[in-house]
Amino acid sequence: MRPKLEDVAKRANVSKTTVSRVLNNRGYLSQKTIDKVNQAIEELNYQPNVVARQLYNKKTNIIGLLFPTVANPFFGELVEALEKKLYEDGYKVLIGNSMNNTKKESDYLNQLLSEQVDGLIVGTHNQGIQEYKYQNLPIVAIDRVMNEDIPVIESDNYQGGRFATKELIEQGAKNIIHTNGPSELETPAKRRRIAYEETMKEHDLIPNTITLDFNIPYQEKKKIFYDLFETYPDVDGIFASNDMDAALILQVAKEKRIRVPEDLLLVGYDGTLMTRSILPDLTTIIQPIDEMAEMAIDILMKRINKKETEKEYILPVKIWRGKTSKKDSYK
Amino acid sequence: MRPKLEDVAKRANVSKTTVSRVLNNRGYLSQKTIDKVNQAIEELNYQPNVVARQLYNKKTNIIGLLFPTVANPFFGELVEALEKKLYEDGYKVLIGNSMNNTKKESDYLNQLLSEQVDGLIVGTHNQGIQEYKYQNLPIVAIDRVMNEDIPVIESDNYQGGRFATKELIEQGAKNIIHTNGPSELETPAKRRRIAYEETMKEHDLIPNTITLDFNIPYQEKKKIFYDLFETYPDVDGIFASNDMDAALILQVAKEKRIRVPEDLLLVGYDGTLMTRSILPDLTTIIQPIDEMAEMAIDILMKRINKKETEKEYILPVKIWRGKTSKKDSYK
DNA sequence: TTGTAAGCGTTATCAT
DNA sequence: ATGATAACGCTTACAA
Repeated sequence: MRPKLEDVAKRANVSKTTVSRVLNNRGYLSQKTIDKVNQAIEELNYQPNVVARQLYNKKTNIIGLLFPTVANPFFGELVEALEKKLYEDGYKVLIGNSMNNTKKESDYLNQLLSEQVDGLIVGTHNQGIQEYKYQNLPIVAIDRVMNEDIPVIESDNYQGGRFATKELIEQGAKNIIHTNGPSELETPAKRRRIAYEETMKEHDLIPNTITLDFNIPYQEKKKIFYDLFETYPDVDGIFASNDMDAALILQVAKEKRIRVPEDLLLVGYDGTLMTRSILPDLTTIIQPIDEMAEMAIDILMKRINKKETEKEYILPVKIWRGKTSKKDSYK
Repeated sequence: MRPKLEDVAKRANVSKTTVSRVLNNRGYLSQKTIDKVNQAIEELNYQPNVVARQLYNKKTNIIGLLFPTVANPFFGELVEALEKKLYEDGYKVLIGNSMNNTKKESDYLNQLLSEQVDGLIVGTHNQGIQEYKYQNLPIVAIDRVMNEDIPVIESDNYQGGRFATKELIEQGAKNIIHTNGPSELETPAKRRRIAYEETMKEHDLIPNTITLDFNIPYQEKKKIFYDLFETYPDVDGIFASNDMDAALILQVAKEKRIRVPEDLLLVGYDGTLMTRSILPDLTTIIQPIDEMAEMAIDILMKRINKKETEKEYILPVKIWRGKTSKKDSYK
């Protein structure tokens, strides 16, 4: 049996109150008592029961993170950054991955996470759960519009879309295709599409956005890109919605003997450390993951402390110029 | 204020006990009471307080996961798999990333995770924490020898090392270098090195293992690989300790105009879905991430239920043959 | 400076 | 079939 406060108290010949005081450095205590108690704690190898404290304090010091999957490097790096900063603030992290699974998402939101965490950071994609019964739980969203009351942290998707499209146009592409997520979804990432389409029109080019569902299996997606080159043989530029897709396109192009960047210019999106180090040649838009994490926590803390917050926080993106967007890179 | 059991009881004109019974489907209840209580629950939008339950039951239904970083795809995919299966078993997941930070690791182990979780799955690399005060907490380790009492789940590192080395030798490499982690560390991954060295000797080749610390920053590591090619200009094969390193070597080779696979054969390690889809040409050893996750949870549950377990569970690996190990792939 | 007792929100035992 | 009460392990008013 694990020792409890009472065991320590008995051993040190004091009351539970006194032990609690020593533990929490509260009130007046004689040095003698402090030593006595500490010794008993030592001897019994006592550790306070966190759950009992949580119950009394009505605070768990846990933040819930709800994201599609940490297996994707963007979310992996984001979660990593969030966990790191939260740890520094004295919080632990309870994590749920809800990819492919609407039931799981609502499960986490409504049942599991609520009332077990002091706050929630959400970045899931699924539809159909607009009306969370989130009660009084402080929530912030990352790159996801959930609700009027929930602040959104996002990178500048519009700017990112412009950067990407302009890069392709400036390097000489004309028949540029853009892949994007399902258009019904209420997500800031849709602004990339708007930026793309506006930029195309400004240059008298015809936008062509292709909608791809998340969660399409690898092989199926590969087939889609194969077909894409059949359907649009003239395509000479692609602005992919993320780096994984871009990598796949790169692969398909290779297999089809389409040369990049000579015949096809390519720009990805996300720019994680991971893809930048594995695929440094891929031009991509870098989302400021660390800053987004920091901001999300900042705003969440404000919410927890009942302070005022804005509805939306937009952080600047950067472009990473690799070789997939430079026609003259091998000249 | 959030409603509690008592509020529901009052509203339904019953006792707390009865409400609790309805909630947990226990004992005899008249349908009338059940309906009455459920209605009150509905009306108040009541949700049980998880922490109070945890205190009473002495069970949190949370499993702690302690890994270096989910930003690395291997751990990202592993954590993803663990979370998925644990969720199916009714557990949530508390996660700690301890990369670069021994203090954080021991913090998580000793303070945060103990008594707040029902069990722990550990896969951290740091040294110096052999003597965890893990009390009675059920623990299993993944790819890490922690202690006599703690079962280890691992993939067949020896076999993996043999696969990789043999592949390089069979394809004609003679001066093969192997990179590995710090040799002081007590980790099953060291068996890759042993397998490599034994296999080399069996073929009358001279093994050359280069030790690399984890946590070396990207640029520095790149420099190390640059220097490696200067120091060993004759190298014609590399067995890298992981795919990230392999990708970096690929990059350095490209910059130095060393052709892969013509001048240099390369085999990585880990074979995550991520790297296999981004870099399908890289030959690598696939660790069975899903099976490892499943086994780890299996064994952990046995520990939680005080059942007997073995000390070590070794799962088979596979080789993924890309183009970086095939001299004739472009013939 | 230290101790007593009530309370955090549940569940289970033992009555009735 | 339902209810009163103690218990889970801790913290803090309030008392001494």
